[in-house]
Amino acid sequence: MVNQISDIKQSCVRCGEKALITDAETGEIFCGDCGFVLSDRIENTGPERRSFSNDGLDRSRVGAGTSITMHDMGLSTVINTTNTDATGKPLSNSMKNTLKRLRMWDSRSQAHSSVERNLRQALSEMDKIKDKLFLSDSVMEKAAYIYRKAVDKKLVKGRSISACMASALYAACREVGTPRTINDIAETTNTKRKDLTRCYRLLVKELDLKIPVVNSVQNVARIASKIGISEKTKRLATEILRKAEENEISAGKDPMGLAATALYISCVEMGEYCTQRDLATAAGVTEVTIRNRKKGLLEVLN
DNA sequence: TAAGATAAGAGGGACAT
DNA sequence: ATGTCAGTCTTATCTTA
Repeated sequence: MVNQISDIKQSCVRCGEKALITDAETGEIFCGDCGFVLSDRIENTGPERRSFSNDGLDRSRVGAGTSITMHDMGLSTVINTTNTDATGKPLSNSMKNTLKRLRMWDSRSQAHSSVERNLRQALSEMDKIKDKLFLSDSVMEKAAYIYRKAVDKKLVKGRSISACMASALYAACREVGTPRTINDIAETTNTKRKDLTRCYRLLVKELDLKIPVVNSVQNVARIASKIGISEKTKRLATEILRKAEENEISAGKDPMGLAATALYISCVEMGEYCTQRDLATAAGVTEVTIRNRKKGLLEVLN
């Protein structure tokens, strides 16, 4: 899941090394040398499925590939709209009428049942979010799978499509280990956090999803890269979190808050200048939360 | 200006009724 | 099904260094 990029044109902004690494699972590019996260965006590294060459190896012959992220799995068929026969001669009037009706039924059968309409809308909405949140294909596939299961179980009926879609997305992120918070998703999908969490809980319960506990260590890298914190300080923060987990004070706490606090403590320890406010905004929590966590963390450390 | 303290309020889980 | 409780996080405001 972690791949070295060999032919990357970029080098690390911080240390200049060319040892960039992609994590396809979390959708991040980071420096293998100093750990600096260059971007949590990942380009589509899969094979280009279109080809403009004229040799016999034209890959476009295979089409776009099937995917559950498309409402018809990418296997749509369309009846040509030109009213000519195979030799190019115009059709008779009665044949034109027959084809017109066929086209109508063809398109109805594909996307006009309520379930398909719902899927079509949700999946196209999901695709827009993908770009905004820089999500990887594996997250999208998983999200689409979860959403389909939700539709099958009739969980979407009576709830807003975007809220269900957003929670499927969030669940997929959690399953895959891509660090995105509920707030990230709520903002980009224009859903209220409240609706999203409610829907998410429902999905987890009804679909029996096994969601791993969030690892605060992952969040350290994310926050640190946002405000530019040194690798040494990051390591110390990770160490602090490990101790916190040993002492079981991390249970039930907001992992983002914990990560931010660990970073804050390390910054103070290492003499690196960083205010609580900076960290709080980067982590999406409040300064008060950082202070509250700090009490607990400091107790463990001494 | 940054950090600490305090209070009020929201939302949800656990548990009892 | 409904209510209560402890615990968490947020927002807002005030004080301290």
